Amino acid sequence: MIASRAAIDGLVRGRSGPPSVCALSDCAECQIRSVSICSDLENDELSAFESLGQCCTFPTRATLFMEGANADVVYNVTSGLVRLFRILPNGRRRVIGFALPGDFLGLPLSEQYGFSADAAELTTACRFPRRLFTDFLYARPHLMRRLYESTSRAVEHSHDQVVLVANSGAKAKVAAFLLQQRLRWARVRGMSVTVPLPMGRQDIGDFLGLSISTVSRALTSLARESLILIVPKGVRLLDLPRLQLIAED
Amino acid sequence: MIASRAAIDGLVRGRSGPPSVCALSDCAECQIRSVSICSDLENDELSAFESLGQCCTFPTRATLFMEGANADVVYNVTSGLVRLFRILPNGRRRVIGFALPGDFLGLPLSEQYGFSADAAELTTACRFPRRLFTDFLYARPHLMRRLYESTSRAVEHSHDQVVLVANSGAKAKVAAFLLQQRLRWARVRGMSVTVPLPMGRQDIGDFLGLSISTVSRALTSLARESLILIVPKGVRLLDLPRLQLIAED
DNA sequence: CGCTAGTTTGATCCGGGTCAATGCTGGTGG
DNA sequence: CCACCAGCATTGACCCGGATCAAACTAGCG
Repeated sequence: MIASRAAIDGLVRGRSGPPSVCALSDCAECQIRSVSICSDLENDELSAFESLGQCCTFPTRATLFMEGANADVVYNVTSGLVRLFRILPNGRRRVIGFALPGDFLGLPLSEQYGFSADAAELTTACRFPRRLFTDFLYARPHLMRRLYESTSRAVEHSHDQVVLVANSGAKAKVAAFLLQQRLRWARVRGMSVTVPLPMGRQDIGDFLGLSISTVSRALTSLARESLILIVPKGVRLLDLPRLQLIAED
Repeated sequence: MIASRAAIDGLVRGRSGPPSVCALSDCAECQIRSVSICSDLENDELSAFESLGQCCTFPTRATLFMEGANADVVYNVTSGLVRLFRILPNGRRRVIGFALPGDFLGLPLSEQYGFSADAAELTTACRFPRRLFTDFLYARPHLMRRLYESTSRAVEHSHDQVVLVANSGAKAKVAAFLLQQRLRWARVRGMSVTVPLPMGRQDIGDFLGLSISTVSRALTSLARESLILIVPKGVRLLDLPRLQLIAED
């Protein structure tokens, strides 16, 4: 296999030391629990579950797992942002999606990871040995069902992204992306017109199938028309209806 | 909502009369059972399961279900080909994927369908009332697990398609599409260099995010280089390694 | 203050969309 | 049995959007 520029970059820069790990505690206090799979745990189950996992902190660019590697752990993101991506044979990177706090990471039944994941900013996540996690799950059908729901949502997200990526214009893609992100963050931070964009422009480009310059141009274009306001690490949506129209082009 | 040309076409032409329905029988003889979710049914379960469903035959362009409609049935495709698509607000059609024999259709936990589905050619499928189906499932964890696997596969297919659609060149997309289809049909008909393409060029275009003319050009281009041979309703792959190279561009 | 990583902007070029004409095939009826 | 037609596929001519390359700009940060 050819070690491409992008892949090497990823590896080298990803080597930000191991994540710091500590025992999982205070699930009961967890801010994100209400939107995550753990919300379906009974109180007595919660402590058993707690003992299975660890809390990990990942600095920016630290790798959670790599595509093709043995899938021995699964994650539940609690804060920050995780990039999901694949490195194509030609060395290009394709961002499959972004995992937000509350999102579950890793398909418990696959033996290998189907994509890579790394932290786009300082990120914390609960880590579980996959085997323990699935055993715990199988014994509790209501959890199985919850996980299934989460996977179903993943399918729908993928469909959304397919529609996004194949969308006609660059401005349409970017507008649709902003609106989509707004809805996704609403689950975590509540509905707001200020959309966090912790990832870089390059990530957005790789996600939308656009070059970095085109993403930038589209954003400034939207800003010039007063549809959005570009703020550090985010965007404020000033005119939702017109953005919607542009996104639906 | 604006009734676009494409949407009207779809609706009008979809009105090919109701599908013919008959009782489900002879699941034990079913050719496709080995690659479908039913393969995990015990013999005594099989007959109970059989009584839940009906066998439906859909002529070309007949609708299985429409996006947004109440999801009261799920399907298991047994022969033919089903197009999965969404109609965008601007009236364009986006093909999300194709369901082959053995594929399961409809997320049992969603109350509404997230996309539309119609027959790309004469198609048969087992139809189950969603409620009965899920009840049956919940009582049998091993089936739940099987369904989960099938959904996981759907996620991976979606990822593949995202990569496909965002791929650089038109020839690369088409080549990758052909190779992908080959692998998917292998589950049904066994490995072969002859890939069935029962869908029309327009469908392929809407799937890959290409115009119909570009699809045609890419195919003839590949054919001129003797990488493929275009046959009625399909393609014969003559040079897999070089196709792979082109696909990985 | 200068260094670096990230972002914005500009100039140029080419792939693929669009529109329109032509070709092919299978079905129907005289 | 052939003429005709409708639906789909192919091919051609033209043009525009976005990729690419390169340069200028900005923001952290030692």
